[in-house]
Amino acid sequence: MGEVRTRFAPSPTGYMHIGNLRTALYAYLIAKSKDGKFVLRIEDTDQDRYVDDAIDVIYKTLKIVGLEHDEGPDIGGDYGPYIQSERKGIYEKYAKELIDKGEAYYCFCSKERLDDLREKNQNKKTPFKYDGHCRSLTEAQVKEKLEAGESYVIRQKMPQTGTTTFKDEVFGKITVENSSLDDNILIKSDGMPTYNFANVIDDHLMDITHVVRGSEYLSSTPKYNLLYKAFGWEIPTYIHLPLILREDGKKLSKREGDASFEDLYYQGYLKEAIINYIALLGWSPGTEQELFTLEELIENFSIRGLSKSPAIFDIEKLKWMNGEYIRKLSLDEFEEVATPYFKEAIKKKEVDYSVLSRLLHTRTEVLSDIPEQLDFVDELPDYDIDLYIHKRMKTNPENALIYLKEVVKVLEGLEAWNFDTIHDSLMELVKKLGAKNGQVLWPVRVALSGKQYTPGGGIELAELLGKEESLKRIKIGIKKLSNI
RNA sequence: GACCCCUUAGUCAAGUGGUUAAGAUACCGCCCUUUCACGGCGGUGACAGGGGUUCGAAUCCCCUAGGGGUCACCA
Repeated sequence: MGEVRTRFAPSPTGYMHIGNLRTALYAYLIAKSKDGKFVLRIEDTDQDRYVDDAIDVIYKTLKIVGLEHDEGPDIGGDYGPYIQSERKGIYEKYAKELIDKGEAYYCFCSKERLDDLREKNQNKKTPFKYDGHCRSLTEAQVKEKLEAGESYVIRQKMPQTGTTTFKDEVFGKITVENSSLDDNILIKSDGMPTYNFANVIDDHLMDITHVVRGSEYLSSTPKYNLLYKAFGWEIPTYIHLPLILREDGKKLSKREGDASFEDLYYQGYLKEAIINYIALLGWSPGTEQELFTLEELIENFSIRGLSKSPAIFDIEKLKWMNGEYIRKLSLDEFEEVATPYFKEAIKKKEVDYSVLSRLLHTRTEVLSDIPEQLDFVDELPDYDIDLYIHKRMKTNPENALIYLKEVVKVLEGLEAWNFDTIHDSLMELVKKLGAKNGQVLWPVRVALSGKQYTPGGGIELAELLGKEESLKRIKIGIKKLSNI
């Protein structure tokens, strides 16, 4: 067998949902795992749905995640053009060839007649199927209508008996009755091909060896197979992917507000985590490894690991995986990706971002939950003194008051203000008072943050807030506790 | 509705006739510990149901149920 060639063929709708991205990923992996080529083709034959900039979204997304194509509209290649609207003439030629072979025919039925037909079918509760009205037009009749300038489409002529069988690498052999197949439109009245036609022509012309797409195309694949056969072309290897469903078991959709790659990315999910997670939705390496770089995915990918049943997109697991990727970052790398969120969270105060990074590194699953964790920094929130009660720490408002007063004395005397000096002085105090660590440090933490949970404890927060602010907050705590 | 496909814990999943039915996540507990998180250890939890075939079935066959996909001059 020659070189493996796969393609990702999105239609430019301005939105790359997770299912699309995963299809691109698998197509890429299948090609790359066999040293093949990955082609990008834009399927823009629906002029009504054309969206400006949509193609850029596709380029951008593929670039961000590192699925670089070997051929495509932006970089060219030997099989161009790679935009279907620029290939219009090609489809026409092949459609005519099919007509000559008796595998397709002109249809002059008006939209009105078709709508009428559809309505009748609906009343009878039978599925719509073209009635073959124009199938038996004689050559002379066709010629006459053509010359009269009547608008037409070209339809595929389906066999009316027998069955069609095709083999899919994931789903196995699938057989359908030919009589259930509709005479699909190949060329629309505006001269553009439908997807049904264009994908077959282009996949063949571009030497695509493995057709990778979502399983929603499984039921129309017999028609494509018939097309290949009509042309006498070699049938590609079909690889239909199980769908990705959302939590309620429905298909992911933009209209329902389901997350796209972009949404996730801008919410603070790392691209590596997104790719890694979706790679595992519908595919298993067969080992216990779960964390994969793109390189490792290429090395480990095999069609055999693809599953047939749809997978539900579980944001919780993505979160966990994102946390794993964040923890794998160095402190510097973490600071770099987290800085925009630090800026968002802290406006008034000057704080050391490297200290923030140290505190938040293991406490961040998704970057966007950073601000909430830091909401006490700019301003001490108002809090209830019940926060000073902690059973396990053996603290209560009474002893907290005593300890905080001691803490103030110690901290006021500190010259250098850093983690070590604060730590050592407070620990010394703990020892002197004969208290437990928590008895002193819990009240400090509460006084500094006014919160039940914080990234880091009393010492870390004191370091973060600085001497002046820390003492100010502890004194506020003392005041609160004195008022009871 | 018709046709096609799918069905192992809440979720992702391993499993290809003989396993105590992996692992991950989520959840719960314990340890570590100045809260939380991280880390470590442990636990609850699954072969949709019913018939076959077989010495033996999560694995093969049939039926039922549930879910999904498709039925456009959209892709």
